[in-house]
Amino acid sequence: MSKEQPTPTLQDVATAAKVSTATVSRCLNFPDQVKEKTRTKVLKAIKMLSYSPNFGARAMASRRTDTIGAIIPTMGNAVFARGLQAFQDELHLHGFTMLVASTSYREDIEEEQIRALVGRGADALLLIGHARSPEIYRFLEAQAVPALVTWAFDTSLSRPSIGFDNQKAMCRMAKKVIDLGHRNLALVSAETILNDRAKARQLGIEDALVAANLCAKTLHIVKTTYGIEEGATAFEQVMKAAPQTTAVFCGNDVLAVGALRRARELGFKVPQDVSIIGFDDIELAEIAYPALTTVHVPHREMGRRAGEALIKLLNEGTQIEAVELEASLVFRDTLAPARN
Amino acid sequence: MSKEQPTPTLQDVATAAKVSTATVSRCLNFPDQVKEKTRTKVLKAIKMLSYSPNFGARAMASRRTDTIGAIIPTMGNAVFARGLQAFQDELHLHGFTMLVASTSYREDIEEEQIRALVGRGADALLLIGHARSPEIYRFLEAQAVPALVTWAFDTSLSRPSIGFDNQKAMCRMAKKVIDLGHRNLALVSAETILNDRAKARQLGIEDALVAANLCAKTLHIVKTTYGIEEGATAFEQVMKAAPQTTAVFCGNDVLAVGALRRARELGFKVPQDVSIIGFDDIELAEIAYPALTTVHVPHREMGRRAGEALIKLLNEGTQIEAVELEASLVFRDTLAPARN
DNA sequence: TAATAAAATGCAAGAGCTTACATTTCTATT
DNA sequence: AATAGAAATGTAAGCTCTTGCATTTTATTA
Repeated sequence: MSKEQPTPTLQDVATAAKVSTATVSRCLNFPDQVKEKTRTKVLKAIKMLSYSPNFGARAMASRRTDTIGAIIPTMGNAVFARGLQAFQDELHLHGFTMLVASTSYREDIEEEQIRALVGRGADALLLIGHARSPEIYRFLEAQAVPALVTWAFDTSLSRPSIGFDNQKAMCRMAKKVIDLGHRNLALVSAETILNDRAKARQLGIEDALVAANLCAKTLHIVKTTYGIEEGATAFEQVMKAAPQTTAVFCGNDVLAVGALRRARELGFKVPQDVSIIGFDDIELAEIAYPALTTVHVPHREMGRRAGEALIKLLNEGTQIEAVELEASLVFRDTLAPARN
Repeated sequence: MSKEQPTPTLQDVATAAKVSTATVSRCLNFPDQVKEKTRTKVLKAIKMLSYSPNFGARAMASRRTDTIGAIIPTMGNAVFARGLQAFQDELHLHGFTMLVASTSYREDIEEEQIRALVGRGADALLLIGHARSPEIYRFLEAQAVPALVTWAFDTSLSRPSIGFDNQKAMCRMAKKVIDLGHRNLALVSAETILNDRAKARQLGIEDALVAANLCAKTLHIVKTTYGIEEGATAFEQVMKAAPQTTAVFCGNDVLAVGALRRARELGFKVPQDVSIIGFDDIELAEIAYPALTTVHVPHREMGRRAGEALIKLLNEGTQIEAVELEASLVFRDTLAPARN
């Protein structure tokens, strides 16, 4: 009632319940190792003091945190938000906690976040894509923090991944587009230097071009950052620089939706005049008008499986096995045979 | 090269650099308190060992974490994702870190998350809406963790909030709708027991009804959980139970987009046959076809201001001042005068 | 060059928890 | 009622940092 009391500690609880700190600790962590009567007493003290264990102290003493960190490019894109939700659900099921951080697609921020999460005691990390500096991989190794890559699948790397093959998926889509008579293709993409997924998607289209005996160089590429408005602007650039274009691929649905809107604003009929193809298959794709043809990314499945694998690794030491998931093609209304 | 080496500690760095742990610590926290030469030496040792400070230990020793927790209902809704992004940006600017947790609109999970974040050392918390048990507020008080409420504004509560008046905003929109001749209104809402924002929005419509000398009871309400599909189903229920309805308000844009889709599927012309009104003004609203009339929530501004206020409180002890922001009405294509 | 002030560094005491091991208290058995 | 063994509890060391205070080094001035 009198002196400014700081936040209650384990010791305070122990004193209040007239037991040792060890008992209180056990009460919290191994409830059935303590007698019913004692437990009640302790629980009452905890409630009375509004006590909450200090995570840092616990982590330090027990040398594990049951926490897994996830680092995604942005929460602004539903595809990551959803994947993460599935990941989180899986973790929660097994008593693990997820810590999220986002990077805005910036390598320096990603590195900072990886360090932050590791410092915070993440037992493992979920990463998107493979592309990052060797130094940071070395860091993770030194800290003995296992990392799992999703949103990509590449057996040529030693690092295990649970995801899909961006290149293959995009290639399949591009083949369909070419089959529909399109010869003048364009791609609105994110910068590919640090984004291996964007890069792979571009390569996928080029593969299809080559497979159809067309020149990969004919693919007109415009680079931009992700965003609806950015997609719109990029579309306009494409049509200005290469007016003969009949099909515009977009690095993701957000860009595609922007492109779609600008197309309409500029008087293009979609898909009669120009086809637009997205990637991800988020809600936006279905809601857009006309509904967007896109590549469906199995985000929930990826999130769930990633969670599963990481927990198994942490709990039982089972090495992570790479898993390739299928990215399916979703044909809706923005793709049609090439005009003329 | 021989023995299994655990993750490096401050001590290891100190040994490697042949200085005391105190110096290493200062090197990290107050670089200009240590001589250039020493610093270089230490930094090299840090890099060599891939050392990363243990956050828990640091927090415990220094008694502050420069971390702020944010608890939102879901990451699945862009309106929260965006608000959070702005909040995060503001924090980052001042060297603070954000920890996020989501509750799926469940009170028990929210409580769990609040305890988790506090345990993890959050110096302060960002909360959505006021409605939660007094016990949890007591807990926050006992732990001396300040909490700021956003997404709501209510001066009748002692707790400060930075947000907008959901009731007033929805009332303004409802008045417009009534002015357009609509008399048979319906509302597709989330459960209002633990969601004060949903409740306020409902009250707003009822206020408008009363102000127009209509009976508040005429508002046909269907409750559901948030989701596009749920919105669609709810719309169908509304039109089945109250076919004379000419305007359907939705608790948020996600529901509204679902309602819109089902309306079209059922052969209703929007807005000729029935008007549909959303809330939030997320991307989806603009992309939807027809574009959705909705209430614009100043999510970025809220996030930014909330971050600002919390940092000021933490850094300078400045008490948080309640701020009422404006939620504007966005008239697009799903609202028209009532038929007949 | 000696004396003094200022800057740099080191020492060691915590911060709040877990857990191996020691001790006490029960239960069951004879 | 005495005693072995199991169950419950207590003791205290240790997890990795920060920081007040003590000590050493460096710079400055006479």
